[in-house]
Amino acid sequence: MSKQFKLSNQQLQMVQALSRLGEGGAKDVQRELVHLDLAYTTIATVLSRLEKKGVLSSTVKGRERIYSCAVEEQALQRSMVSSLVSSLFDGDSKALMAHLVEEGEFQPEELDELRLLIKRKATQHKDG
Amino acid sequence: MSKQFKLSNQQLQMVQALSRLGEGGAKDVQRELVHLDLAYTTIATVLSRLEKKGVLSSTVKGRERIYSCAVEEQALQRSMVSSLVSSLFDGDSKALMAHLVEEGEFQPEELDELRLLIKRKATQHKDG
DNA sequence: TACTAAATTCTACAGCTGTAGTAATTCAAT
DNA sequence: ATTGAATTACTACAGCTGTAGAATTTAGTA
Repeated sequence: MSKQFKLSNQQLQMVQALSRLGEGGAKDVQRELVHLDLAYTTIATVLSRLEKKGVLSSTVKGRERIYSCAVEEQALQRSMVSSLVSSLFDGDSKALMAHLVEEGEFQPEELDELRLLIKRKATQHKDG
Repeated sequence: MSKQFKLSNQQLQMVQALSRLGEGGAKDVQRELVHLDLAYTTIATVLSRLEKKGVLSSTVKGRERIYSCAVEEQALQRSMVSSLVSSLFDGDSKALMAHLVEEGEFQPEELDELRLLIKRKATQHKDG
């Protein structure tokens, strides 16, 4: 299986910020995450740690180090969701789905949307 | 909102072990989690930390400290799932559902089950 | 070329986690 | 009452995280 990522909330925010930006330096990330009110150096530290982890990659451009995601957000989501499923629901994705249906506080229309989504997926299965 | 729990995998395993057991001492938990091959004292340490966090509670019975869950597994799941949803899917549970449908590798029959589940939930909505 | 402003890297520290050894307590049996 | 076995509590330590100040590098400019 591919690498398992376990990122804290904070770290995830940065990765996602970069994902939105495409790429950027610590300054850019800081601007993107003003609401977190973190010191520039805090951002820089976290970014460099994330690079060490292999989640980000970087190149130096002029005096600035430009980071970008080394893994797709999809992969990150897969990895983190699957890790939650395995630890919290004993590996049973269906149990998580059930949990969400029960606890997700969905509106009836949303439930309909979901049903449609699944139906479409099922059809896709049949087709190939 | 109620307390947010963030438990590591290991910690979660212990809580779940206790949840299965109903209650028990470190020895019992160790027996329940033999596959982890942890020292007795490791278990004891983690249990006491979990108690400090409020996830477990304990009473002394004879020479043994008996732990039990202070929060229901449901609540734990709610808390951890919602934390994942908020950090990884920007608070959108539906996005997680969609992700699962796409990536959950469900069999067609399972998809049908899920559809039924949702349908039932929707009905429930209308009724009450 | 020397200075300055920007950005990075280094260093730091406290709190949490994983892990467990050692010391202290205590129940039970002699 | 003393000892032994079981169990807990104390202590420890390394690695990760959140956070950021201090030192250093560097590009641009006067």
